[in-house]
Amino acid sequence: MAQGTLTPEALEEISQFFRLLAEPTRLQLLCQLRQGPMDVASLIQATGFSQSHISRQLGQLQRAGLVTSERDGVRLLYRAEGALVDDLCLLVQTRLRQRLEAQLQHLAVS
Amino acid sequence: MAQGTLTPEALEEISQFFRLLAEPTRLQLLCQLRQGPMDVASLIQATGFSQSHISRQLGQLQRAGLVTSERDGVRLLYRAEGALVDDLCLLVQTRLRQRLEAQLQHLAVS
DNA sequence: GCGCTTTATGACGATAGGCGCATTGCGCGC
DNA sequence: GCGCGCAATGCGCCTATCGTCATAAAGCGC
Repeated sequence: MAQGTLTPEALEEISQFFRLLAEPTRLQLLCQLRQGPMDVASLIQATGFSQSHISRQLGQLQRAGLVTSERDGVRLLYRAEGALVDDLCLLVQTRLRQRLEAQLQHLAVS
Repeated sequence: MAQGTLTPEALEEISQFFRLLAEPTRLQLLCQLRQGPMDVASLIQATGFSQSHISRQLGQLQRAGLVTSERDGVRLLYRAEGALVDDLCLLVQTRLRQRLEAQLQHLAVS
């Protein structure tokens, strides 16, 4: 486990990172990009949000190093960087599932 | 890695979970509780926030199953549940460190 | 150069959530 | 029962962030 006490700065940074994943829009972008590089138009299409919104969210993800962009002629190709987000989502997903199963058990017993 | 595409509902739930960790106050509470059960007064002391704020945050964490409470006479003892948060924080922390080291490298080179 | 397409940014309204104050509820000792 | 201390909730303020529209910047073909 992590060391006994995290510094306030570390807490702030870690929570800031989690905040990136706390927005469905950004998480969806990351999930889409996990399946391979994509251009912005496709991402707009896939999410249904406005171009400006997508651009901002991609900007945040890029500043955090979670995605990188690369030019393909006029368009920009975005690509997910690293498997960290995958791992995190998997862990959380597993936990959510376990929790639901536990609730099921309790219902059956009661 | 997780399956190809997550449903919108799953995305919503996962991001909702991350939102719990996206607030320094809650993350701090979890980190404090990781070192052992604690009563509310100590948590208020440790964080410096108002009683009502702490109570609300603990409520959220409890509803999410991340902490449990248990009576000790008049007081309530809260305890962190499971190691998931630890694991998540460790992963993120490692990533943040790697990123900073990479930036250092780039500075040295340029 | 000019226009066209794609992306980024400025400005704005709307909403969510942090945070505290004051109050209510709740469990214990008397 | 009554009072007392701890925890939870109603209310309001305020800041941050979402999400859009409109506009500017940047890259390409002509």
